[in-house]
Amino acid sequence: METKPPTARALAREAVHASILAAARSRLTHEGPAQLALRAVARDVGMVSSAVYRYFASRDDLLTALLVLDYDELGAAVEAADAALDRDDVAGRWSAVCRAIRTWAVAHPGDFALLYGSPVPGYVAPPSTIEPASRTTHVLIRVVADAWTAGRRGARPAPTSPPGELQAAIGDAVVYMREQGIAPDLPDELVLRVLMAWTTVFGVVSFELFGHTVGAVSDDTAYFDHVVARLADDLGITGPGTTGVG
Amino acid sequence: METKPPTARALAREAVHASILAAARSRLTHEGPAQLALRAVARDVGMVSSAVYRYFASRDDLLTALLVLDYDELGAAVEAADAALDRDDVAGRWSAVCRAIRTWAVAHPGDFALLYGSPVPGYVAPPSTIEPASRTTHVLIRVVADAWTAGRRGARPAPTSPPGELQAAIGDAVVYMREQGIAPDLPDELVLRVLMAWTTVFGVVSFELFGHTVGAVSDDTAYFDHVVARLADDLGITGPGTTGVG
DNA sequence: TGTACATCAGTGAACGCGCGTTCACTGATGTAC
DNA sequence: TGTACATCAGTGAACGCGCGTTCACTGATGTAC
Repeated sequence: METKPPTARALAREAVHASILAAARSRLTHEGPAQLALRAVARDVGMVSSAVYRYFASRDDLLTALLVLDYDELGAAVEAADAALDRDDVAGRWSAVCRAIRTWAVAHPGDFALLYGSPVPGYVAPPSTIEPASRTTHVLIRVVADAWTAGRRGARPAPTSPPGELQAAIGDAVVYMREQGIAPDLPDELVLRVLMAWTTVFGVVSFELFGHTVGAVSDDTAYFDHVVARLADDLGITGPGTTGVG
Repeated sequence: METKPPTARALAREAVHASILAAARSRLTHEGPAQLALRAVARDVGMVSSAVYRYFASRDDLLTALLVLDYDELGAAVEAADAALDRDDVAGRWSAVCRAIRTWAVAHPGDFALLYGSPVPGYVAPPSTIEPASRTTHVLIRVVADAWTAGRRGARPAPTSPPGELQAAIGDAVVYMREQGIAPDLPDELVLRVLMAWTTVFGVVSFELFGHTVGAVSDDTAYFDHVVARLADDLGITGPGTTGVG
């Protein structure tokens, strides 16, 4: 009984904090992050605008909280999609993870635009957003690394560059992965391909949500799935795991 | 001598029109399209805000003019990059065209964000922007189609789907290409791959300009070139043309 | 070439609006004795 | 359990700001005769 129960005040504070964020998020659906007005959010919650300052020091602080919340929500959805499948089923995991990204984005277009659209002019995301932002990427890398470790490289990707040549381009990623202990021995060529695939997945979702696929893509869901399958090919991720007992 | 010389008024009008657009563009570098203020633009040009209404009926009209201007400028840059090379050198054309996209984007980040970033809330681009927007895509398709026509398919892309299966996903693109007479006989698999590559190219540029490659990519130019080379591979575009006389 | 009228680019004041942030205040909740 | 004081969530007025758009006006430019 060392943990004191939270006071009514503390509970209320947490509830209001959450409802401010919720109101801000729902505004994001119809207006961009740069237009997000603290006064309007306060109005939605039913407070006077100055009361919001008891919870967020400034409009920028509110934006940062939204950024962290959204990155974490997306990251959690992606991690859950990955965790639901057998570790050996790398192909299944790959498509589940990619689909989770798109599903979240389609369900939360405003939040997606906040995370992956044009940066908010004059706002600089603080370092505290970096960790939540990397959760999704970690999952993508891990799936590819597992596929590679399991020996399912397939014919591709054949190294197109001589060893070491990619270091100048993607050295930061290699260093980061080694530091974090994520697939430290993944070949450079595959690291490059993961970065490409990561970009393509978010690129396809951006194009869909930002209206660039009108007139070209007739079924966004089907198109996305085809793209994900091609990416799996390019990454050397082959059919469902049949590795037996090992 | 049927063509009358333009009057001083007409000349002045054109000059002012252009300088308003130029001022608006330069503002885009430091603020988003949604923040773009007609009054601020007028101030930059040295006019009173109401004078701008002699040139643009509203703020939205100014945005539309910017959109068309930028799409056309990017399209022209890409077309020029393509036209500078021998038709047979499909690999050279591919990388030149992709580089032209990135070069323009890096030189005009604000304009790139206008075209390919989050949509401006409440603004709907009118149909007059569609044609300029498609110029860049046309060039990409044409290069791939030329590579295919020249018989440089390489081993890839092997059709991953049975014939016709992609129709549901990318039927609109196929119909559009047939209507426009752009490579009407390009296999569906290759059409899908062109759409993917298009998305990846713009995705890589977006990630670079919007700050998502920090900590992963150490040299954006080198990384971009590697990506473009992989895309050429995936599209079956092989080395410089050696087709001889034919 | 000269005059009378029409066109139209640019002015300046005004409209009603919403914004972020501050500040002194009130009243309810929490804490120490 | 009861009282005295401290904390702190929320209020409401105020600040100074910039925005898009309208409107009656002026004076220069263009046109018809």
